[in-house]
Amino acid sequence: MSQTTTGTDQLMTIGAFARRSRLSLKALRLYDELELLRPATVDEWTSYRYYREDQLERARLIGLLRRLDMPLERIAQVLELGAPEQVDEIGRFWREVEGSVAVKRRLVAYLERYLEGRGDTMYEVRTRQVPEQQVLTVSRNVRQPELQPFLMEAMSDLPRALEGTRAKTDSHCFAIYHGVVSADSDGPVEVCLPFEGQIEAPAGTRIRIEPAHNEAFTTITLAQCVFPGILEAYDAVSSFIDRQGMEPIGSPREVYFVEHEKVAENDPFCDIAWPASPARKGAAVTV
Amino acid sequence: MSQTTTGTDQLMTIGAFARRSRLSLKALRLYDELELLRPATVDEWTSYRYYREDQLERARLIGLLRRLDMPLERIAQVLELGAPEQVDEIGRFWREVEGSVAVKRRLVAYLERYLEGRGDTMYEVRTRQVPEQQVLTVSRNVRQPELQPFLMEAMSDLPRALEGTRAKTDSHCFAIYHGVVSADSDGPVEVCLPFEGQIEAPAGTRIRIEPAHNEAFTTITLAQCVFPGILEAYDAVSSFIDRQGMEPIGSPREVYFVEHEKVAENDPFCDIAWPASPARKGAAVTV
DNA sequence: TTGCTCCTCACGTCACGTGAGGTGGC
DNA sequence: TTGCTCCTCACGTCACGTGAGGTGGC
Repeated sequence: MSQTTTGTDQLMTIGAFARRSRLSLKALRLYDELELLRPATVDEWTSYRYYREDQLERARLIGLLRRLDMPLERIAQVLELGAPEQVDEIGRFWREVEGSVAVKRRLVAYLERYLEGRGDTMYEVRTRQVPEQQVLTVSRNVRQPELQPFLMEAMSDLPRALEGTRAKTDSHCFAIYHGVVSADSDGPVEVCLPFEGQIEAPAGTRIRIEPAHNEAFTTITLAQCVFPGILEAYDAVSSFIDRQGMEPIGSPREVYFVEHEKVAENDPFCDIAWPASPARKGAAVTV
Repeated sequence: MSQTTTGTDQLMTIGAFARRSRLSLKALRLYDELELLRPATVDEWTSYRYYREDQLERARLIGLLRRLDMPLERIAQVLELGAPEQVDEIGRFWREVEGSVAVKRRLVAYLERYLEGRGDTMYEVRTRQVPEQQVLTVSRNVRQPELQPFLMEAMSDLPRALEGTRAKTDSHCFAIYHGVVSADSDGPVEVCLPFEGQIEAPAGTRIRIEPAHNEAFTTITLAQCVFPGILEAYDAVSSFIDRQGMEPIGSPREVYFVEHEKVAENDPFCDIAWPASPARKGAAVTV
């Protein structure tokens, strides 16, 4: 009943294992607690952790994935996969990172233009009266990634819903942003199609009256319609409203007056519009 | 004594300012506390915060910089600069980000190769006896960015320090990594030059005896010497030590046997070496 | 009076770093 | 006995999010 050990199943203390895995003691204790990497043995009396050499591979992989800033939860998922799927999953994660870096890269370029050209008026903002309209609408809570698909879907569904009914439209869709749409805020967004005639609202849609209002708007190109440049157009409209002594009312909207497919990068593509009170009269003097 | 206000110096509540600046209430309160963006006025009795319209520009710039994940402290620095210097500073920050993304990109490529080729032996590891050596050394605590300059400096200074003395060397430098060198760990690193003869240690250097030892080592090319590939070489040496039933002793080292400038990407450039006890005899059986 | 907006704590998030205070084995 | 290593809390970091519990103005 003698029992001896070979080189490979020698146990290491946490300190030795930390040096050889390039992980900190604190990290190892955390990974133990999270069941991401449990020690081979834990002494019942002293609570000392002991690791086996063959656990180094897992430990080092965790360390490398953490260098990519992959969250521990996602690392746990990766570790459950076989090698080829691990490569896929790491690739997926990395493409997400590259995507967000690409967005930021555009933002840096935008900031440079913006800071160098401060004071330039790059957008012509005007006002217009919009009469009361009957609209067929679809609302949804969407975040940034799902926004584009939702808009496409809604803008093809709404006109189709009117086909073969007594309703008719000669108008185009617009989208009202009732809440902020971003990576962590989900709107809601309401796509509206103005129409005339009396019908029942098809499933998933609503019919309502969009009241008459005054709005400030600017027309932008397809190229300007992409983040982060589009924020600049919103800011331009918003500043215009202030400078005119008007008050913003309700939520901003985008009016798509041509189809996405039929427009070149630098052609007018949509209006950024914000309802507002009429210009205040008799803005007074500060004494 | 009548006092009225024009459109532009109207005060906004925190809610209105939040919507128009695309910042959250919580963020605005934090920026107030950190003095990054103080409200124009705070009501003495209710503690209500009121903002002016001309504060929107600053608020939006903060928001855009946060989208780049620029830390608030750094944003505060940027805000103190004039527009051209702001562009420079944002550029500097962004180059740092792109740099760290580039490192991670290499790490992803490495992980793919590693996971696909698991089991391949890509490094030939052997052992050698190193006799006792008298060494002239310089130590320093350096982090990743300062490592390369320090190595270059030390490897040109040490041989120069021996010129014109009775000491002579026919050896090359090696670096001992007494601690981890990374973005947040600073070694220390000790660069050593073996020599013969008796001299006084020049200022900033030490003379000591590096004891005789056995070491496991592998030779890598200049291309393999760059992160993250170099970790793989360390791991190979470390695994070899385990599999031989040896015990690692002391700290790993890099032996630079040719000059950096004189070597092509795929030529042998240095050894990764780790002192270790001799192979254990009579590794026994598990019953 | 009812909503809505504002306020100030206080705690949670994420992946650890950094002590404090104490034990265990050579 | 002295060092060294290990242990478990507990608190700090960073930039907020998310209530709880309460007040203020229309």
